[in-house]
Amino acid sequence: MAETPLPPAAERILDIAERLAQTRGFNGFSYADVAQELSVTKASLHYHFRSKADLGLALIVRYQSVFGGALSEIGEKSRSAREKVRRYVALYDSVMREDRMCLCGMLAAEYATLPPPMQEELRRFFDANEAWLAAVLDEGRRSGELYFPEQPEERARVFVGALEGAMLMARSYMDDRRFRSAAEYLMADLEARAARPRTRQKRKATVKRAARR
Amino acid sequence: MAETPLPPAAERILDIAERLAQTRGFNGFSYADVAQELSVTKASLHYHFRSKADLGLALIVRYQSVFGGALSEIGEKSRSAREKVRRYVALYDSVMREDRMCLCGMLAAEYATLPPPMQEELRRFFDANEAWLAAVLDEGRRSGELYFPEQPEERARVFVGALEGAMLMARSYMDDRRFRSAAEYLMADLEARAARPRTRQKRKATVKRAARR
DNA sequence: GTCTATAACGAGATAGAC
DNA sequence: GTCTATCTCGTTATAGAC
Repeated sequence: MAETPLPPAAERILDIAERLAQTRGFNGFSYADVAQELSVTKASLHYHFRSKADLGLALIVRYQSVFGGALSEIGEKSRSAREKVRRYVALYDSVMREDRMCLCGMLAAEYATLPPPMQEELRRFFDANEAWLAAVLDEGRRSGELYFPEQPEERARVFVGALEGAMLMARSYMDDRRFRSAAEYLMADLEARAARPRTRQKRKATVKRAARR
Repeated sequence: MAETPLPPAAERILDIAERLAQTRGFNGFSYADVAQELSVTKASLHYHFRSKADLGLALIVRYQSVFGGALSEIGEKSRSAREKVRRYVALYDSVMREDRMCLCGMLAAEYATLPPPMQEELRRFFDANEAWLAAVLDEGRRSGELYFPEQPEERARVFVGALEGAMLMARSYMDDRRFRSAAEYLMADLEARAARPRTRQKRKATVKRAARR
């Protein structure tokens, strides 16, 4: 999970670039923006990241690493599937509270304009993220804590998409209550013991091509 | 609902700009891109839209007008609230099938980088959109066709956010089945007659400041 | 209305000194 | 590693002829 550690200077660059990418999008900031905040020159940045495509790729890789670490921690510290889901949502909520969009949600919007290596890494992030959540949902359903009629993978995708969409909309109103009320709805629905009409079950399909590298 | 009609040349510019904005984002295309597709020069475009900010504003205004027209038509042709919701979702689905993102969902991602007039118009779009859906949801609940514990406005926001998020994610996989499975889940949940634990009710709050201009 | 030409600027990127 | 200086290109935008 841990990558080869980056030089501190590179980390500081990524910190700033990450925030800018999360608030303005990858196409919404420039080397000049990062350089100014760091009080260095653009040329210095190119020493650490030869191209903006390299910088962008490093952003996703690090984000995935940190996010994955947080998921592992949730797995260790939680004593129930419900708790895992709640902590998972809290992860997104903490991003919202910093007035940021999920990095990968933002990049998903810009997908068509991203360099192909970033596109691939982005899908890997979503695949890993949804796989983790699907496993939690499956576990929760087996233990009787969670209820849903779909395949865990399908429900996980819907869940992640809804969270990302709620973040997206909340940011236009600078109102993160919009995010939280959506999050509460999603969790309540998952925790509700209730008969529901069968959602049309896709027998297999799905998991199109879980990026396994 | 209908705006003063634009010259045909302006409409053609908007057609192309709209598709580019929906697929690449507002910051992801240039006058040069539009000019090339239309086989005219960039200078010609500036005759019709003095600045890119003007073009962007016109995009939202027209989108809202067309979308609003479609909602009116749904209102007239549908014989039940369920049918209205289904047609409403079909509206989004038709966008997906063209491999586009909802224009306003895309712009929401870029919100922080948009000229203020576009930001305002964007919120007006979402407000109108959610108000229409909330009214349909309310009607459906009164008639016993739909079931949900939240305020209609709140559920409408969650619903729209989830649709936008599903579109966002589906586009990274170029797989619009992802969108449809999310849409089916959302509708099924709305149509499910089921006891559910009370979601914490925001007494009033909400409707922060319905952009009324 | 559309063109040519160009201005004015900012973007990503490189060379080479320190 | 960071700097100065420079390059090249793409961007929005304008002036003025046709």
